[in-house]
Amino acid sequence: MDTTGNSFTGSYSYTLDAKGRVNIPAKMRKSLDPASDSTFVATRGSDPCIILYPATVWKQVEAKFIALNKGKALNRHFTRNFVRHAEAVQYDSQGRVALPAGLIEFGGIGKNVEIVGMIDRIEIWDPQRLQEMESRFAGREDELEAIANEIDL
Amino acid sequence: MDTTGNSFTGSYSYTLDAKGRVNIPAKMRKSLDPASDSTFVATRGSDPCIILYPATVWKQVEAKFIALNKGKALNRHFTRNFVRHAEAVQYDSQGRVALPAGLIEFGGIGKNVEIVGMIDRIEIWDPQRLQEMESRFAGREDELEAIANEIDL
DNA sequence: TACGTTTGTGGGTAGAAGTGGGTAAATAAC
DNA sequence: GTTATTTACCCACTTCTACCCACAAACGTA
Repeated sequence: MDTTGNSFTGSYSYTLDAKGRVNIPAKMRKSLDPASDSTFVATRGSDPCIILYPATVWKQVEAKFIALNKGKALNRHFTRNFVRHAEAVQYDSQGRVALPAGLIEFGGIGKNVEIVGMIDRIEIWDPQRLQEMESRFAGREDELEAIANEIDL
Repeated sequence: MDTTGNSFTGSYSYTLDAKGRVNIPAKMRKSLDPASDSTFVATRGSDPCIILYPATVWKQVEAKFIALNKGKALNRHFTRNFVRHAEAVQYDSQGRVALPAGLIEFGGIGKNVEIVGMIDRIEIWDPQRLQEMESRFAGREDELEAIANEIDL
């Protein structure tokens, strides 16, 4: 999907402050394409976390929804349920974004967060949930190896 | 996979210093393509070691992950589990990279390291682990010969 | 063999990054 | 229109990282 040049990697353990702000790691800020103008669109992940799409990547996500036939009720529902939780956030001069309260709640986020690079997007996790997520896939290493084989990694 | 011109060979016994830095051997630095700008992406190997991909090679690795359909949970997990341990590192004017603490731990690295050229990537091993790894494949020389046959070496 | 250059190792510190908080400005509520 | 609440902007401090220096050992050349 991505042709915007973003390249987010790594995992950072930061804190959510009393004002609902979290720091975007400096390396990720440097990775963000200039056209996004320090701006992400924050929304719910398909997994129980918050996703930050760079503004430029979000344009591509939007295009996919636009291309969905909205005459079908299920498509409208899918679109509505994805887009209504989305909100643009811009990081300030200290590199922090203020996360919408609804997303903080959806992500089950307390004081500690794990910020995970996913190449063309960023995920913000409650550390405990991330660990549970990893545990859920334990025992499926052969399936993971099949994917590694498939993409010749 | 690689068409970036990198060509890392050899094995070097160096040290990891108190600040978590390790020297990239001079010959390997000379082998690194200029477009990588002295930068690798360090991440977990499939084997218990650290891998350094040249930045240019990492772009190709990324492209494979981007091409994976992220609508599937298993693909998301696969991507997350690979990419969240990855981090760009740039060697300084003395040729050293600072390795992320998480990777040092994953690789079981103490004071001594073995730096191994793997053509388009570099592996950083705890010497004892590398030895154990070699021992694991002892006795399978006929299988190795079959591979040599297959690629007409 | 002698000497100059390059390489690997150890360490100090200036500058960058993350965290916590105050308040002016903008927005919402009455 | 006024008041209350929220958001955006700014500051200060602590910790971590990037940059620089020095030196010994190894290597290459005359």
